[in-house]
Amino acid sequence: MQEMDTQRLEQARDVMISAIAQSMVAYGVTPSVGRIYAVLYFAESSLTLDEIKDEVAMSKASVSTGIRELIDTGMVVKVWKKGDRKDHYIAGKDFFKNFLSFMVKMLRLERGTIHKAIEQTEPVMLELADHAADSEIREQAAKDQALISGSKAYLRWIMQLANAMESGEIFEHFPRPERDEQSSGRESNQENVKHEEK
Amino acid sequence: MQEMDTQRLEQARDVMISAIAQSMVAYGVTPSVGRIYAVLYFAESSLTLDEIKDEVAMSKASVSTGIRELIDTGMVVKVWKKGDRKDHYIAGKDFFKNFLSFMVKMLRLERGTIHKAIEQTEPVMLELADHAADSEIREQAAKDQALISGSKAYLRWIMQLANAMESGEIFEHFPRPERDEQSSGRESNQENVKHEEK
DNA sequence: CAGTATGTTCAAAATATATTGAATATAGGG
DNA sequence: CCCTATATTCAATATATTTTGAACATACTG
Repeated sequence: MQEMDTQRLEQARDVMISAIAQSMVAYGVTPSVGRIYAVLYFAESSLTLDEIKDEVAMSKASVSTGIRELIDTGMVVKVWKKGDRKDHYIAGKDFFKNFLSFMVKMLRLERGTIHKAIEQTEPVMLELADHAADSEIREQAAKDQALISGSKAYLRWIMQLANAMESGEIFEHFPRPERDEQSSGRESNQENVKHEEK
Repeated sequence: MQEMDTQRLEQARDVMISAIAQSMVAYGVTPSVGRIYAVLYFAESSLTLDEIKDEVAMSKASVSTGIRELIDTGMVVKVWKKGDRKDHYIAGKDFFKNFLSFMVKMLRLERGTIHKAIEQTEPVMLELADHAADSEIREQAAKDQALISGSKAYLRWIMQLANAMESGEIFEHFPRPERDEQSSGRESNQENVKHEEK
């Protein structure tokens, strides 16, 4: 009856693989790339391009670019196996790290985009607010300037957050739960969901 | 020379509008929807569908669905102007709120997806780890179970974060900067960027 | 309650994105 | 150094998403 156990194991794994892949699309990767990561995540050991290709049933080209994307974001590393000409890959298993580095990158990008625009815009607004000939324009510029000023506070805040996420300070405020604190399994504990039903 | 001032004002506004729209794509909206929001953000007062349509140069259909999307996520509200048959819309101006509610939704969704998979998977893994006939399978199941267990800690953590974001507790740890603490403008202050050049 | 202004839906068209097979590059082993 | 196994690039294709015009629905207003 091992056959059946093997199948049950694989099926269970596939459920987790799909869920992880699906979650990852919120982090900006395509479902296919998510599946590549998830397959590596549950792999016994390092996998080669061809092995991954078989697992996810995609072309080698897609797996190659997908892997590169995962390496670029630090979620996968290439390892060198002596005696094998093929490259091997393993998934970084630390979800915390993946999450935090995604957030940091995203927040910094946002900050950069808006900050650059503010640098360009604010001097104009300030000048128009003071010196425009038409009072209507002075008023509008002052109003816009107030909005810009407000958004600067937001930018400072997300940078605070990004820095705390990068440095690990975030864990001082939100400690990593002990590995499997309560409930090593069965009963569907509510785990602080606090869903406000709409 | 007002003509020129008007133009300068509009151009500056457009720079900000583009930047905000661009930032918003990280939050899962299309650039067009982002522009709709950004136009409303800088509007003097409430705008009608047709006014927005003119500003963003899109079909009424697209603006209609775009607006609905923004209303659904709470970023825009519909207001009723007496004496006008058209609907009017205004943008919620609080970037903090927008950010936090996006994060909460995203984190809860991720949690839901993975949690559901774990509920389905973990009992199988635990059972196979203990009782599978083949020792190889027992070993693999135990390994998978360890991974699942680890991911549960991650889920608990992101729920902690989501709850703190929803309740506002997050601001106890990361206070909202005072409105325009330092530098009401000019000099490009570094604002805690801490970019690690790669 | 008819006529018109407004908003929404939906199928088709336009656009953008992801995937692939084939051609090309790279590097290891004999 | 050549031959072969492997990985990557890229133009073509397939797929998914967004946008739109036109038909439809809704609801004021006279």
